[in-house]
Amino acid sequence: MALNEQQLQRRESLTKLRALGIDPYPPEEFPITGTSKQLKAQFDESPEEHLEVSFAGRIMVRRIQGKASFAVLQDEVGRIQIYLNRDEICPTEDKTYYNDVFKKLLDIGDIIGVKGHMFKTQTGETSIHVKSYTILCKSLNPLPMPKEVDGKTFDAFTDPEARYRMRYVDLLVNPKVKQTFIARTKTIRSMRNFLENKGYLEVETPILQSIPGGAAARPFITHHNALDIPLYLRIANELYLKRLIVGGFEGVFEFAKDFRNEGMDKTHNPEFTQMELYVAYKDYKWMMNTTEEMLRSICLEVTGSEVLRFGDVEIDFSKPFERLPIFEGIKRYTGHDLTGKSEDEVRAIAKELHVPVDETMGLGKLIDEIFGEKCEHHLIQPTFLMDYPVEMSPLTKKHRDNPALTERFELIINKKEMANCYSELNDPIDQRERFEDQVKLLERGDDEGMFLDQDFLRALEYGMPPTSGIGIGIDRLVMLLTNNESIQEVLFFPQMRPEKVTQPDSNDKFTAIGVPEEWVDHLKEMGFITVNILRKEDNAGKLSQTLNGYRKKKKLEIKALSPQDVETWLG
RNA sequence: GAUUCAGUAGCUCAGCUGGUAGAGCAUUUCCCUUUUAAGGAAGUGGUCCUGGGUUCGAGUCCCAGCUGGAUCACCA
Repeated sequence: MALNEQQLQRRESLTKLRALGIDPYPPEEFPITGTSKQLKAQFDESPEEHLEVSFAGRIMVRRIQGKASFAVLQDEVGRIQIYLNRDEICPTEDKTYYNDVFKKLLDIGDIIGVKGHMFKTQTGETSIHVKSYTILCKSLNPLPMPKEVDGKTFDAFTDPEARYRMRYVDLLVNPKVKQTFIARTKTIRSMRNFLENKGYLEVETPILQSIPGGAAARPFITHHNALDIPLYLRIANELYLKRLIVGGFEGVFEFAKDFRNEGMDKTHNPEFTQMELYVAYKDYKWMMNTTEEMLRSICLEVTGSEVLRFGDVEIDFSKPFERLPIFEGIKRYTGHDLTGKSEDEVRAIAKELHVPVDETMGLGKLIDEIFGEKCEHHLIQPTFLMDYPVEMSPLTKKHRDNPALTERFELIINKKEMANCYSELNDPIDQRERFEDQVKLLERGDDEGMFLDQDFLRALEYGMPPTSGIGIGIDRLVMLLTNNESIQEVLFFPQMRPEKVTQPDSNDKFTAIGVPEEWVDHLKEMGFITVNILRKEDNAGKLSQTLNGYRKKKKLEIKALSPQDVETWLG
C-alpha cells in the first residue's frame, strides 16, 4: 500500500521523536490512579480536595491555544479533557517537550500517559491539569474524525466494509459499537448464570467431528494429517450433548461456535454461536416454560426492562409467550385447516394461496412453505410455534396425540427464528429408521440430509432418559437485545471476502532493473512495492523529481537521481 | 447464485446534457495562556475501484471485472 501524506508525516514524527531520545513504544508499565469515569466522579464528589492523578488514554481531540493546550483522552470507558501549559510542562528554558513534541510530533490517535491534578475549567468541565506526560504509543494511521454535537453525530465512520474489516477503528470512534459488544457479553453471562443456578453443567464437546450431525446443513470439511481422515467443523453439538445425557448427566449445556457452509446474509454468518441445553426427564412443554423464564430475565438484566424496543416495534417479554400449533397458525392467517389433509390436498391449498411450490416437496416442506409465506411475518411478539410435521424433524419424538406431528417448537420473535426445541427422540430403533431415511436423501443427492452416526445410535441403545433439548441462536438474540438488524453488527469480526494484498517484490528485482540498492527501501516506502507498480510511471522526469523531493524532505544521505537514471529503470 | 445500488482527498460527501477535480473536518506553516460543533490566516493533499471501449475530450456514456450494501434464492 502506498503511504499517503499523513502517514508519511507520522513516520517522520516517529523518527524525530527517536532523534530526541524519546522511545515512542516504551516497555515500562504506566500505572494509573483510575479510569476517566472514576477520576471525574472522584473529583466531582469533593472538588475542594487536591486530587493528584495519573491517567492514560488515546488522544481524540486536540485544541492548541499557543502556550496552553487542551486535548481529550479516551480510555475504555469514556473520555476526559486534559489541560497543558507550556511553562508547567517545560519548567526550564528548554521548551521542546511542549513546542515540538506535544504540538508537532503528537497526533490524534497517539496514546499518552499523563500525571497532574484534577480541576474544573472556566466552562465547568472536569479536567486533568497536566504536569508531565509520557508517550506510550505513536499511531501511524490517522483516525476517522466523527463529530458529536448535542448527541447528534456528523461525519460518522459509516462505511460498512471499512467498519467490519477494521473493527478496531470502528470500536475507537463509534461508542455505540462498544456498547453492543458489552451487551453481547452480558447476554451470555446472564444466560450462563441462569443455567448454572438451575444446576446444569456447562460442558465442551468436539468442534472437529468425523461425522457432522445434529442438524441439516452443509459442513466445512478439513483433513487430519496424522489420522489421514476427513474431519468436519461441527454444524451442531446436539448428538454429543445427548451422549452425555446417556452417560448420566441430567442437565448439560454448551455455548457452541457452529459452522455451516451456506450463504451469508443479514441473519447468517458461516460461523455463529448457539447455546444448546439438554435436560433429562423433561419435555418440550417444560422447555417452553424454562425458555420463557430465561429470556424474560435476560432481557431485564441486559436492557433493564422486560419490554424491548426494536426498530419501530415493541417486543414484550413480560407477558406469557403465545403457544401456537403450526396448523392453528395456518388456519388463523389463511383460513385453511390442514389437519389430516393429504400431501396432494395441501399442495392444492398452497397453489390456491399462491405459495410457490413444486412436485418434489413433501408434506412437511409444503406446510413449512405455507407457514413461511403466509404466517411467519405476523409473529412479532415471542411465540412458540409448535407441533411440526414429522418429516422435517428426524431427531424429535412423535407427538403424544398425533403421530403425524412431532413434539417440537421454534421460538419466533420479530419474524425470526430464535430457538429450536424438541422432546428428544430416545427410541433407538425409531432413530435408526429416521437416520436411514436421511441417508436415502443423501443418496438422492440432497446435501441437506443427515449422516448416519453409528456411535450415537449405540449410545441411544444403552438408553437415554426422556430429554428435552433446545438450541438458542445467540447472535440473533443479541441482535434483538441491541436493536441491530444485521448479524455483522453483533460479531466482532464478521466473515468478509479477503482483501487483495499486493506482495512487495524482493529487493533483487529492483536492483535487477538498475535501481541503486540504497534507493530500494525508500521506493517501497513511497508505495512502489513492486517493479510493475514502478513501471506504471511513464514520465521519468516527473518520477525522478518525486523521488528527489522525497530524498530532500527526508534528508537522505544518498545520491540524487537524474531523469536518465530513472529512464533506464522503466525499460 | 440472481437482481439492484454504490465505490471521488485520511474521514463524511458534492460534482448538471461529457469540457482543466470541489467542500467541511483531518493534515502542514504562522499567530493565540481556560478551549470545547476546533479561534484567526495561508497552504499541501486525488491511479475519481480496476481494465477495456466510444469520443477531439470520460469522474460523468458503454462493456467486463473487483469490493461492499440492499432485496430475492438457499439456510432442520
